[in-house]
Amino acid sequence: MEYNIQETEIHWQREWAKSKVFEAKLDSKKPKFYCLEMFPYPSGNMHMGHVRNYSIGDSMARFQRLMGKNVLYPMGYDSFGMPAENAAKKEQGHPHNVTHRNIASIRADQERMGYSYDWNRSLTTSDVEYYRWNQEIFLMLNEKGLVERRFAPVNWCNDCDTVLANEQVKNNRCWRCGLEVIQKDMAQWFLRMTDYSDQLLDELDNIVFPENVKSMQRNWIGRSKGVNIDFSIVGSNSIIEVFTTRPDTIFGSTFVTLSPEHPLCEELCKNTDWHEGWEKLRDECSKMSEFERINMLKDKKGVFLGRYAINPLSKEKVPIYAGNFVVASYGTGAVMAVPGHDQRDFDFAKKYNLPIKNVLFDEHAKNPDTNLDSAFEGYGPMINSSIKKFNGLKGEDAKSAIISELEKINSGKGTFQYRLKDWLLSRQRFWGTPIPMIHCELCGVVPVANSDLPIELPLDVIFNESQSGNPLDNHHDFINVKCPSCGKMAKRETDTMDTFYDSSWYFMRYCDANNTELPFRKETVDYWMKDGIDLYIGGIEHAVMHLLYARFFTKITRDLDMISIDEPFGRLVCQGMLNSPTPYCSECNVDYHVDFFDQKCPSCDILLTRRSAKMSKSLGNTVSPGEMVNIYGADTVRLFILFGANPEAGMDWSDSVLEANHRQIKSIMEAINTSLSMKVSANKMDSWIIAKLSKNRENWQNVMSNVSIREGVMISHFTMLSDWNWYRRRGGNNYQTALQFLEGWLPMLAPITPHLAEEFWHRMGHKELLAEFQLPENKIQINKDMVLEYENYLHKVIDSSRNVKGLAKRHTDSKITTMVIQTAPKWMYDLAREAIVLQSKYFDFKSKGIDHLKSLPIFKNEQIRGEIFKIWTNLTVGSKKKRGKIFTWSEDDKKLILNMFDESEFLLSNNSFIANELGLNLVRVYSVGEGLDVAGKAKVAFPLEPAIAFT
RNA sequence: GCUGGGAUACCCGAGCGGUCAAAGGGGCCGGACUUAAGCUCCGGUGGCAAGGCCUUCGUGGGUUCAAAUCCCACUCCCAGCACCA
Repeated sequence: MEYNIQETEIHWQREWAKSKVFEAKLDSKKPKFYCLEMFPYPSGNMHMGHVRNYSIGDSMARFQRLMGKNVLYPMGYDSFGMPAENAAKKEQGHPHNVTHRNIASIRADQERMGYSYDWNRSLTTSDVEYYRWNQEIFLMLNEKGLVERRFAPVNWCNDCDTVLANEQVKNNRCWRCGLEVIQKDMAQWFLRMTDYSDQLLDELDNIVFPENVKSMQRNWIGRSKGVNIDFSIVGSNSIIEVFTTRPDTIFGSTFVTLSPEHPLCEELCKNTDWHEGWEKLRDECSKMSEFERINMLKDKKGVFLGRYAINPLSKEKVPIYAGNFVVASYGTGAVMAVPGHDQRDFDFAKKYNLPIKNVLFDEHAKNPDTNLDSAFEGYGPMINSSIKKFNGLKGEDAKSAIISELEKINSGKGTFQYRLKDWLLSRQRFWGTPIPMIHCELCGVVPVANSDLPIELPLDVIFNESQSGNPLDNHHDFINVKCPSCGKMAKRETDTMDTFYDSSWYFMRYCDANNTELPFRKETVDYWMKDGIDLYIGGIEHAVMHLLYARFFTKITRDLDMISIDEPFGRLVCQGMLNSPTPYCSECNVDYHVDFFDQKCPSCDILLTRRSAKMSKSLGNTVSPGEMVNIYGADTVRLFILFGANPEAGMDWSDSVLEANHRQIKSIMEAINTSLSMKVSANKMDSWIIAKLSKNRENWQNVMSNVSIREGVMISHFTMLSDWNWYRRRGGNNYQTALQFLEGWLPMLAPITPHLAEEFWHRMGHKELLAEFQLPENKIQINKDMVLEYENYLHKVIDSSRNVKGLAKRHTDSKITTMVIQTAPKWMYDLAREAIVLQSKYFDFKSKGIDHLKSLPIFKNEQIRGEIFKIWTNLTVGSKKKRGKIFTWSEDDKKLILNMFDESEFLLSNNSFIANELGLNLVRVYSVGEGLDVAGKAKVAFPLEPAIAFT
């Protein structure tokens, strides 16, 4: 029967849309499943990475619908941000138009793939219907004291003309454009994320994230336990507060180092000869970019500030230095230097000839007495303490003893330090949510009144290439506004919000997307997000950006009593890279653009080989989803993507595999087609294929529930087909059975290849859509008549026959036409049953096996006593290399033996099939001793392993 | 340097104490079909005169009657962080 891929796929996509089957409705009686993909930035067409992301999500959404879950599966667009502004400049238009054009095109691509989104809930973050809630929530956060405006050094990107949050700076470069960032002092808006550091860190232990994501977030939050210690200054009332995680080394501190930017520096050396040196160091450090500074820091540098501090425990007087390696923004910006046990301090001490004291004993040192050539940074018992009672303490004990001593004398306090900083929220860009604040000369910074929301972005702005900065700054209607507090003319804030703010709560908005009164109803979000989003799929690149912000946002909205959820994401899956062949020079270790295939390396002139590299525009090794869908259809592309690798693994694009998958789809359709034109003729294989169906389905449900999609596909699209083919080969030809089989198989095909499944579901005569079908409980009873075990056995016999046939061929010149199968004699089955029964009672064969054998009646048969011994040993204890058969037989094998399975009878009834499979004229079967012992093979016969000979 | 994840046959990939020479797919080889190629179907794909034996799951040790699987050390790959005290 005809199957026009393009027409059929589009037809069912329309039917699904018409019937609104994917529109989710809150139903507290039904278990929910919230399936979500990280929403895209609409930059034009959908690329293969998107296809992978969404195909994973769609297969799970469709699977869970089949399982009877109330599935929420929405899609929307993260559409604020720089690229739209840049595009607007190029075409002298407005980002709003660029954005909506791009959304239309990516959405069309998504629809063509047949993804089962609830389009009714679609949202666009750059539309005022969405970003108005950003502003409303912002005011609530402000009310709560979580918003702060601070003058602080911030990361600035010259290309993007804006500040960046810490999380958006990678290797000192802008995450978007890659330009090196510089430091600027500016007044900026922050969200107090550090208030939540502990929660964000501790709850990582309880959520199902991939380990690498957890580890990255832990790293990023960077909590370290330590102590702030006060060093008083000789001849001054000021105090230097240092932070250390190693209080156990306090008696080894021989100097104190401040960061050059530390405010105490100037105070300490003012009007002294030391002032000039410090100033020089400070200027040198501040002038350099962070990148240069890090490089320079390999060479430690410092200046004496002319003053001394007092170690609060040892009371020793130690010099105070400013050092370029001390980071101003971490801890207190000051450290107690312990050159004996910190490599950085060690290097510094060597350079400036400062004393090095050994106060921890290195228990593993080879020569503890020799002079140190590096610091010992491990843990060891304290020695040489000026307060003797501490000597001998080690590790955590030592640390807490020192901390409590410091706390007792009021010179220190145990504390935690974090690497995490507050979230720098403001951006000097146009295309983002306006921050609802007003600057009044009289009243200062005043929040916009709730009733004046939303503050809309003006649409009457024309962008062009010559512009720089934020067009809002010059938009009179936008900036000039009355102060809500005093009524005088004031200026509106022109900074907009980081776009990560938009994506920090969009998943809550989806739950109640069309609410015009509220961002969302609490009860609605609580229903859909109970235990978090059930499956969240996206790229690893957001491990510490989006995923951390969204967790933070969930906690603050919870504390605003807007929801009752603690963590947004129940299970997170980060899909792997999509790679594709690329020209590669092994000599230079460089990938080249696909134009260079089979050419010579431009730099070293050797012939380029090829390897897999991440699909990227710059290498030109991308594959267009649209093109592939036009050739093969969406189902084939989906099958390829989902079968190519498990969601989290990287995968390689391969045209030949894609084609092979397309053939697989055609075979499936062919199989279904022929099955629909079968006759009603019963066959012993009918119960076999139905039993197989039941078993496969059980496995399939298990693996799919666990998002092991690749394994699932293997069952639904490969095993099921080969089982069906075996059924046909074994003479199955029953229309009734075929219908029953398809009734189970088509739903299994649907999550991965929904169009093909829907089409044949329809052709089977179903009136309702497969898309809204719920798979009934699996009620098929198997194993009553052991069909599976029989077929398994037959498979094995045919396999080993093929092997032996190969052997026989080599030993004979004449053509092989006949096979003789001799099954094991009855007494062997008796022994096997005896052994199996004993084994189930945990019988000790090693010590009691032989005695037991001797007590059996069969043992009286002296003629075969030797053979009985041998078989019993094979069955029970085995040999050095092989365990006894009763331990290697599967449960199915044992079941056959216990149920008096008659091998001869079974093989005989299938002899023509066996003959056919092996290309023989005749297959003779009998039990050992009941016929001629051809080729002397009788001796190898064993239960379930008949002797096989060819003539 | 620290943290996390890896290394399985020609390639991709499953397995994570015994039923493992190791699922499945790709590729390759052979057979059937066909006038032929393609498609499709069937079979093979570590070595060896082969129902057996030998060698193999990054390298080297160890535990065990038994190791791809558990333990220890090392090497290499990938990712994140990094003079963060």
